[in-house]
Amino acid sequence: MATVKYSRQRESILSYLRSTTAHPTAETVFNHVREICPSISLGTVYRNLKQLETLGIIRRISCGDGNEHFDGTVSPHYHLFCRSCGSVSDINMPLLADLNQLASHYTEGTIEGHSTIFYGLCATCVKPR
Amino acid sequence: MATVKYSRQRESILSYLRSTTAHPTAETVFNHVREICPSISLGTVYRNLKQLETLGIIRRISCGDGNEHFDGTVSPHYHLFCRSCGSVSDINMPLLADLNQLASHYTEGTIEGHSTIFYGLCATCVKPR
DNA sequence: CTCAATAATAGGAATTGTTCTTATTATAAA
DNA sequence: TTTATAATAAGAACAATTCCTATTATTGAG
Repeated sequence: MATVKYSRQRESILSYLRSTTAHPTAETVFNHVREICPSISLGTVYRNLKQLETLGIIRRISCGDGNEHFDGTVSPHYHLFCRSCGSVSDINMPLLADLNQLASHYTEGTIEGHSTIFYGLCATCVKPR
Repeated sequence: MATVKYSRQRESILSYLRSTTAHPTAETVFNHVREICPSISLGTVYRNLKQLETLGIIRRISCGDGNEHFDGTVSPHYHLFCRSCGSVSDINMPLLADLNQLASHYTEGTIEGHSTIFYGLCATCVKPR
């Protein structure tokens, strides 16, 4: 049931996401993938982003500014959301000791993962102009 | 400039947020505050939620399901987002040592704060029915 | 190879969450 | 009081996302 069939559009989306560390929005993905697949529609981008996320192939980053960002890297790492320019950048910091396990001691629910986002100014915005 | 004037509507919104640990959405806030202010409009709820957030009186929680949740508690603490029922609950776990400071060693940007959300099943959804 | 089943698409309509606009009302300070 | 202006209700406008439908592409079987 529901076998996944190949599509050039999905491959382009994934390939673009894996080629950048900019954590683009759906709109940005659309604009880039358009250059390879000129006839792609925005609906196709949204559908595939959702599917790839569900399959665990990409990650969604919600930073509270009303824009969803996407990440082609699924291994856990940290992000910095810049309150000035709205960018999302990686922070290459070692992962903390198992937060999930620690948290599980403090709830009767089940912990399956977590996400940490830092807020502040990115390297570009913090520099004097 | 821009002095803040009292309004019964804002007070009701804040009072409701502080009375619950359910981390309601704007829509839910609207439905509850309606019982005290029957003529309140959804726009007023959104405007005040945004203002209270800007003033640092409440917090916004973005968990990636397309629904913004609000928290009348502003002191740092952890949340669990339930993938089954979509609820946001508190996890009363001691705060980790200063993550902000640690992260600042790994970026040229400025860290002002962070947010950690756990994902999994809440206590209610994990129990056998 | 050819064909049948069906997943995926493009394009646009529809939906949803949120913000904006405007005339009116409430607050607060002189 | 009076006056300046912040806040409101109501609904229009907007933007991000999902849904709909007829068509196209992929894939596995024969």
